[in-house]
Amino acid sequence: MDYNHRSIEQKWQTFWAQNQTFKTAESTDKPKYYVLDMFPYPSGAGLHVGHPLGYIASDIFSRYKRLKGFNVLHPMGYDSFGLPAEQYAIQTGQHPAITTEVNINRYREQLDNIGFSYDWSREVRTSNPDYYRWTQWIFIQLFNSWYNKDADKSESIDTLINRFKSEGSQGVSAESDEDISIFTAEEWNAFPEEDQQRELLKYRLAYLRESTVNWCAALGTVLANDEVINGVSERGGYPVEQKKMMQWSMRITAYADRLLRGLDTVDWPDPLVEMQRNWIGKSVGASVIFPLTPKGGIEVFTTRVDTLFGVSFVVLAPEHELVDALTTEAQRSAVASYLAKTAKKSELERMADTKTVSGVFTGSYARHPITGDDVQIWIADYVLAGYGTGAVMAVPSGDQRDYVFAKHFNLPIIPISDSQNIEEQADPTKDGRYINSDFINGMTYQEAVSAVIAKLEALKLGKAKVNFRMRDAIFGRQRYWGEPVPVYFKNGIPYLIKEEELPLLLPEVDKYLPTETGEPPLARAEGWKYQDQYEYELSTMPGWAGSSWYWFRYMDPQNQDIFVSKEAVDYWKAVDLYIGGSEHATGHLLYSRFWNKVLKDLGFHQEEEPFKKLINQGMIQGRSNFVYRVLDDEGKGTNQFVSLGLRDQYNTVPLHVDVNIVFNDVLDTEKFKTFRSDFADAEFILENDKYICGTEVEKMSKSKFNVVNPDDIIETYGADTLRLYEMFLGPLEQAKPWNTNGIEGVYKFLRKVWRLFHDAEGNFSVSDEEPTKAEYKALHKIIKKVEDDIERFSFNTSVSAFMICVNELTELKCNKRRILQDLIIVLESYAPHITEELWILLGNQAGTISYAVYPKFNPDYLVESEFAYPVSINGKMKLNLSLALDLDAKAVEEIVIGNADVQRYLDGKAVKKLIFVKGKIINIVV
RNA sequence: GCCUAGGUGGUGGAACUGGUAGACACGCAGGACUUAAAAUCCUGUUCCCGUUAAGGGAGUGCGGGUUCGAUUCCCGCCCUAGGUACCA
Repeated sequence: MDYNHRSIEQKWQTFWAQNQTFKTAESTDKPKYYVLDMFPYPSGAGLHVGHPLGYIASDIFSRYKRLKGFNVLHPMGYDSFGLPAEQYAIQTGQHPAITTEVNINRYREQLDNIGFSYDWSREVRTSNPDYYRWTQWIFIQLFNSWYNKDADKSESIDTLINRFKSEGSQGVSAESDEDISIFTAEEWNAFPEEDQQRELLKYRLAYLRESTVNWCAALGTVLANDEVINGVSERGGYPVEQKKMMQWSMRITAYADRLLRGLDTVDWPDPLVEMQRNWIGKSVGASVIFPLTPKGGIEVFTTRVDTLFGVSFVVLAPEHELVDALTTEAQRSAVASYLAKTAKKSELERMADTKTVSGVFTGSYARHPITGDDVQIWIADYVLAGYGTGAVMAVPSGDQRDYVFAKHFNLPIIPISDSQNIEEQADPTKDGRYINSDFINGMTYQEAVSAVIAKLEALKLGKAKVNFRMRDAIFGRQRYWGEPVPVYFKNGIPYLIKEEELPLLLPEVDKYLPTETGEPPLARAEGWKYQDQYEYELSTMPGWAGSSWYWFRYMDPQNQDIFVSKEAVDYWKAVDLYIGGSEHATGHLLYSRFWNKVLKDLGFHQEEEPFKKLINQGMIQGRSNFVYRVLDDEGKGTNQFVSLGLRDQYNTVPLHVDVNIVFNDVLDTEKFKTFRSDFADAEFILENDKYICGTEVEKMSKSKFNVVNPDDIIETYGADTLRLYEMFLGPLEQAKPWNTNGIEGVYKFLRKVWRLFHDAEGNFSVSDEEPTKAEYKALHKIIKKVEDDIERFSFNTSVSAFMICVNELTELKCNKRRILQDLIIVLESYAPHITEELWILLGNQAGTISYAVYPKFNPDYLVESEFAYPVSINGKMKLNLSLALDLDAKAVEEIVIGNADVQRYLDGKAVKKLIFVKGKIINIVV
């Protein structure tokens, strides 16, 4: 019988499902290993061949770990709340839950076709009430917590309340809003309940406050910073404006430092770690106050407090709160027109236009904190309201932007270092000694920083300060298809609904659009009131809420009492290997780390970091094919199409052609005639009797006719071929275009594997004879190679090694059971269906290959046979002198140390090092 | 601009700590089997010179350097991809 992937794969997928072969239990002596995929959003388009890349890699790793004796947790689920289902609902009126269900079933079918070893009994769906009940529960924990800086962790809000009751706000060191009040215990206890609640809100990790948000009118919702790309929405590309709104937020900035420190402890790709570092954006510097007359001052943040004596003016962002108060009558009209001008500029224009220098003098002066000299106060849009204090001290000699500004407006430029060169541009050097700098003249950089900070602190006009670029995360969305926030309002104060009242179910609405008055869709829910009288929160949670803790739920998916039991989380701890795309660097991966830390602080588990090791799989791009339509003299399309190589001789226009009717860039001209009705009478100008198509790498999309559905590949070649081929395509992390040019080779390989177990007539036939040394050598090479490759995630090189191995065994006509059985165990993780089939043909029990023992590598098989290369065993080098005979001893002039045998051969001379390549000595180091 | 990754045949890519560059696969060319096709197998395939050959030369983005030896390490430059951006 020939290799028939269709019957084999169908049979085993059914068997695995019926026998729950990959169901995972906690009760075992085996060490645990947790392999996680980033769960997909089930979109209407289904999976294309790019999606499974990371899933195949994680499945190979999971299966490999099982063979290595680990108890592997490898679950899958769906991130099923999200915008596309809602958009579809708006257009069609169909409930998003229905579309989502349909899409999930489609995804499941496609995933099953690939033969993954998921434990489906642990599936989670974020839009399922049994799941989002716990997302709401976690929100409650966040609302009930505050960050205690003294303990450097989050605590129950009760500890803060007790403290207020007994000692007032004195001595509390918390991550909080800026505008907290100062009060004694007596005052606190005398506060009305509502004032107490308002004050506590400034400390909670989940809090409500007025903030500037990215408002997208077209989508009718606010967006997080990472959902806005270049001033337009990531989804849909609609314009986004800044707007002040009352919003739920998450105090992620409280964890900024811990999020940063944690990055040193995880095994993640460098670019990803770097992205998160930049996103958090820690700057160490100082805050300095420039006093105003008669009272008050302008606070600025600087990373170069040592340049304080080079300050020649202060600049405020146009949105700065003091702008109005500081504008003098003489300057009022100039300032007003400048503000009007900048307000008109969109965020996008303001960022793009970094070359034009613009600004306006307020007419007012601040005092230099140390010298007391007058310092002009300017307004300019190169200062951002959202970063630092929205004001900067300008040091033109040390900062290029300040330099350009000073030159343009003819403001003084004061050199402050003896090694500065400021003829052409600012010079931020820290190397020299200070000049023109009062009491720090002659000091070095380090000395100056501490001296200036000490002086500012003594004057109470500044202090050392750490500033972060990261902002608190906006948590509310004015959408329907998300988790309801478990909050109701009484007298304008938010209160939590009780834990035992969860889940707070998403109410039914007649339409999924915002109301005419601009309220979120949930306002349409009739009679939806807490205890029939209190308004619920009408916004829902953002897309990242459900995905910020899902790895816990897989550990204990059915638990009705808690989001994850202590026993389960003590056993599985954290994710050992996480595979997914780098596009989640500053979103999901950051929020997940944040929630993980909060839940740790509150005592629900022990792990500071949720994902120990992380691998980014590269995106698979589409590879579009083009035909070239010949144009007539008037530039109109004819029915003639010219092959790629000859198109220069004609006037042509390229047209996308469906990649599914192109093979190895050769067009199937018959199928092309049926591709579009107007191509029915197409004529072709061929080269070498073929029509060659042009190619281009683009994003995979329906409109470009370059989408390849994994189901089609599986139908033709089988899931094992798809799995091997996706790995064979190149390094996992690398982005690469999909093409099927090499898939035949992989398919051929599997047929060769099949034939090793079958005789010329196609009958199953293996021998129980003792294998030869050459056969053992071929086997042990692959045992070692695959082990090494999988451990370093180099799956593509394994596939090549498999091909070499099978070619060798075919050459040797090897049909020895002892060799072949071990071979398929090694191959199992890559091609589970064919190996399972061969496993039972060898007389083993069905379903057991996944839990077989990975063969043990024995280096002797590689060494004894022919000394192909020097092999170090227990630190000693084995050499075969007969092979070293043709070395060129003339090159050796002086020999120092070396192997005794080699010494004897080389007339008693000794060498430092012999360089062998494939059995020959190619060089001697003396 | 800054940060990160990368640049190797006609193509995807290999070379894991410096050691015969181009494994493996695709494609292409030629051949075997077959009435024929499919399937399978064999041979060749970095480029240039050389009638086939023997043989020689060049070669891992460009220019230098370290080394007996560099795709690999160092310096400078060019290009590509991803991230980020008046972040004080």
